[in-house]
Amino acid sequence: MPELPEVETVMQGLTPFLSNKIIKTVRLNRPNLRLPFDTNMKPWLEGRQCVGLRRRGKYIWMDMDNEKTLVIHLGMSGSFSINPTSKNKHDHVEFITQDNDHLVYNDPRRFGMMFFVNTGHEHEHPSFQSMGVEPLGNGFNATELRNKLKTKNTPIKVALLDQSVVAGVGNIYACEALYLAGINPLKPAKSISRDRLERLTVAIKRVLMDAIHSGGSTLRDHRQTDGTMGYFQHHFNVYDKEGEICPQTGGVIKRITQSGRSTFYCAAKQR
DNA sequence: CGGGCCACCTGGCGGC
DNA sequence: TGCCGCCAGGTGGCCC
Repeated sequence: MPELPEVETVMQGLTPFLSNKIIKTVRLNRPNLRLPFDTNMKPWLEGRQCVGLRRRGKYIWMDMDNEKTLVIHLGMSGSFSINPTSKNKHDHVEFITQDNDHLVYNDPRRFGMMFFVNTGHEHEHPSFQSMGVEPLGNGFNATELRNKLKTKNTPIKVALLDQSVVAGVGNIYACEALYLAGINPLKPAKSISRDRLERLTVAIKRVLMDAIHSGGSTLRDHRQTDGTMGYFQHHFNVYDKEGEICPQTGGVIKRITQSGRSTFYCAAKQR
């Protein structure tokens, strides 16, 4: 699930439990997720203080006081629970803090990742060196997007999933933003007018912000119940709505496949 | 380099 | 009830 808004929500949820806290113990319940854990993972974290959390695209950066930054990616099915009351299948990593809080990473499909970069050198890592701008930052606007798309023949929906175009947009929010902007997902990226790219940047910012706000409230609710973060319900206009009626046009929401991924859209609204 | 395809994994769901 | 195929919010390697 986790796209930018979910990752942001998870980071915000972890921050009060990790920021400026010493990590007492790290438990690794298996040798790897998608990648093997660094052989220094425990020594680089245990007994060290976390000095803060950051987010870049769909990645969480956990800065330690030893110039090491633990990079966390949730993959498709990763989530964190805070002080869960029971052990669960696929609990792969556990951080125990000075306050005895247990932060448990669960990931059934194990597409997630945890690896280290040297703090201050994050951008040298292959995962980040070609990553596009943050869509909620100042650098994201129609001019920037146009520069990234002006040579791309690929459909705009596929281009939005390219993390070097813009960081953190995934399958749900690409569909939702194109719906809001009224752009057909099949349209070649470079053929989209300046005005429509302007609308698209506004739509991307809006769907991401709305989801973060919605996730924030859900996170507070969840913390009162099972402490799980990383999955929250949100209202979508088109995603997973194949066959339903578009409230704006009365048209039927279609599902197509692009680059092996489902795209949902209203052909009447999105031209 | 750009773009398409596939693998990586487990689990849920619908059809038979 | 059980089996089977298909699908899932991501990334990256390999191919042309």
